[in-house]
Amino acid sequence: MYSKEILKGTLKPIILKLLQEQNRMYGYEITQRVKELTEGKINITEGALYPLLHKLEAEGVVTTDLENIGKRVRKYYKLTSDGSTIAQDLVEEFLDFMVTIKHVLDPNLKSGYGLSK
Amino acid sequence: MYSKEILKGTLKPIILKLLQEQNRMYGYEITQRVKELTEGKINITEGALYPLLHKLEAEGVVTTDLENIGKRVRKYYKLTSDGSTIAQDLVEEFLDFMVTIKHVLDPNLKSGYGLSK
DNA sequence: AACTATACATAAGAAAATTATGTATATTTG
DNA sequence: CAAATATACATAATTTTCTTATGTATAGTT
Repeated sequence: MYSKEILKGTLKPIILKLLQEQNRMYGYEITQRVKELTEGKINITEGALYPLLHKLEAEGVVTTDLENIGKRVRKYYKLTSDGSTIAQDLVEEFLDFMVTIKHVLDPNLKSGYGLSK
Repeated sequence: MYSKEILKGTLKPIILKLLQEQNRMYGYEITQRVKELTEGKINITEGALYPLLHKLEAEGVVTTDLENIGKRVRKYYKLTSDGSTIAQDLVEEFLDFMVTIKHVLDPNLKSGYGLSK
């Protein structure tokens, strides 16, 4: 696990990226998928996840539908068509940002392809 | 310029990395250096920078000394030896984190060296 | 039967940034 | 040479985003 402050600002791109790929996901599923993909290095907390999902719904980025699993209810989220554009843009911006910040934190790797300079 | 929320959590690693390289820098210099290195894509705001520098000083990560430039005063910051270790660790952690999050946002680039899989 | 996992939700508080404002000197430009 | 911009610090109010804690309830495992 990383120190807390390092995760800041990454939750939204992560969620939108996963929804882009999977089309339809519920909250708990998102937490598990991220844990899988990062080998346990990133654990999304519920207190961060659910409020953000609610906000994204309020903003029209995602829509929800409920599904009954036995006596429990799952809330599935999927991107709206607006949300799809927003997701694409934000993920792109984030990846671009990571290249940019590498120029500061790791200036030897100019292009990301090694010793090309 | 990136959307505001994307910069979150990156300021501290940036500052510590620069201090690691330059040994001694003042606040305004840091903002300009980051602008240079990122071709204007990252602009550190003063309201974020100065309070963080003050906090780092209070924590013993950096020390300061004042220098008179004409009638103006510059406040130079440098890493303490503790700060040096902290800087190293945080920058490493951040770079590791970026690799991890790429597994989520850009799963085709497993290793960062292209089509190695 | 007790513990862990699944599945949602919210509330209080902390942390980190934005935005706005303030002060003052130095340099450039029209 | 006056005005605008750049240099250089600082802080306060507010917002955003996350942590930590708590709550409820069903399902599966030991």
